Amino acid sequence: MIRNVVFMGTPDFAVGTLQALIDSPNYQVRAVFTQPDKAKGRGKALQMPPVKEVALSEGIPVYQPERIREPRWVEKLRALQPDVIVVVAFGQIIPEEILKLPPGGCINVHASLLPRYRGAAPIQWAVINGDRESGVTTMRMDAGLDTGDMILRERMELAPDETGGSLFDKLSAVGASLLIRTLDAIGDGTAQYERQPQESPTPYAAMLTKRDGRVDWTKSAREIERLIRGLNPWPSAYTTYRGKTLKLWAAETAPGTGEPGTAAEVTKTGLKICTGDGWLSVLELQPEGKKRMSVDAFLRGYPVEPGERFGAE
RNA sequence: CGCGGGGUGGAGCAGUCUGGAAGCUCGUCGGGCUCAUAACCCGAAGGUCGUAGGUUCAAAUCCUACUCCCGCAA
Repeated sequence: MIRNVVFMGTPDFAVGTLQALIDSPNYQVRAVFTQPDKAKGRGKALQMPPVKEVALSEGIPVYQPERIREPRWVEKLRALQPDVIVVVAFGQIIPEEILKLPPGGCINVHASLLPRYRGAAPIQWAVINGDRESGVTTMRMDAGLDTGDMILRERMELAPDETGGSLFDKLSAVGASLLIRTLDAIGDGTAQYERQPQESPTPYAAMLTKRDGRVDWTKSAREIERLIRGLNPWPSAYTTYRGKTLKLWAAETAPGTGEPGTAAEVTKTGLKICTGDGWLSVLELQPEGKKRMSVDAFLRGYPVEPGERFGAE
């Protein structure tokens, strides 16, 4: 019987799962562990993780260890006597001591079809790589990184215009219901644990940084277009124009050749830029310090010359 | 007090340093031309220049406070 749950998670992706647990009559969230508040945004105001906000509004005790591995936190967890610990994008490595603590184990919700895309940013990488499908996997965590035995998986097709953000929302919702079903299965003893292959078919899905968004114009238009979608809304793909950052929010590919990074064709309503393979027709962008705008709006105030270079620094 | 850019007709921008008739590229509306067009021609409407106060004969422009938007950093 599974009833007492401790939840560990931090960003938006974890909120749906936490909420589902709270709303479920069968489970009791005894405590929430999340990352410490951090100075974020302009003016470096201290901001609490999304999961904490929800927990507080639900009156659930919140703990924010700098390092969960410290003995006092392990003791704290022991005292809470959880039947199971649910971990969703927590942001810290959980030591083996804790993994073995609850009878039901530590159950993780991962936003990919494991063993694909182990790591911190599986959603975006699936879009960037042009995958046709993705999904969510629940697993019983082991000492490795996203290598635990799989319990349930749910797959879903990617839309042609899928963005990191849109897939994020979908998988977040899928993850929430999948976790409840997983706990139900563990509780009534019907859960089946499937071992993962040792090797992942994909590179490790490393955490994204701003730097990943810089467009390499020698790549193909196809790849760049996928990068733009995958990194929308964060950290966003960007290039530079006349010395300033220019974010790219939406684009499509077009046939054509030319020196990569230069403006190929400029009309009143369209801007095509040469890449290593094909042209990239930019549809929506955002100059530094401005709001995002359609390409025709951009061209009214920023007259681009054919042949002008993007991404020159 | 983390660094920085910006708020000018419906959209995107210039003008601000060196105060002195509100401009550019579009859009909209009316008319014309064309087989046709993201085409072209003619005409028109539309702006308290973010807000409040100050300096001045005169403020979009200089000074002060406030407010909203955005980029970086974290």
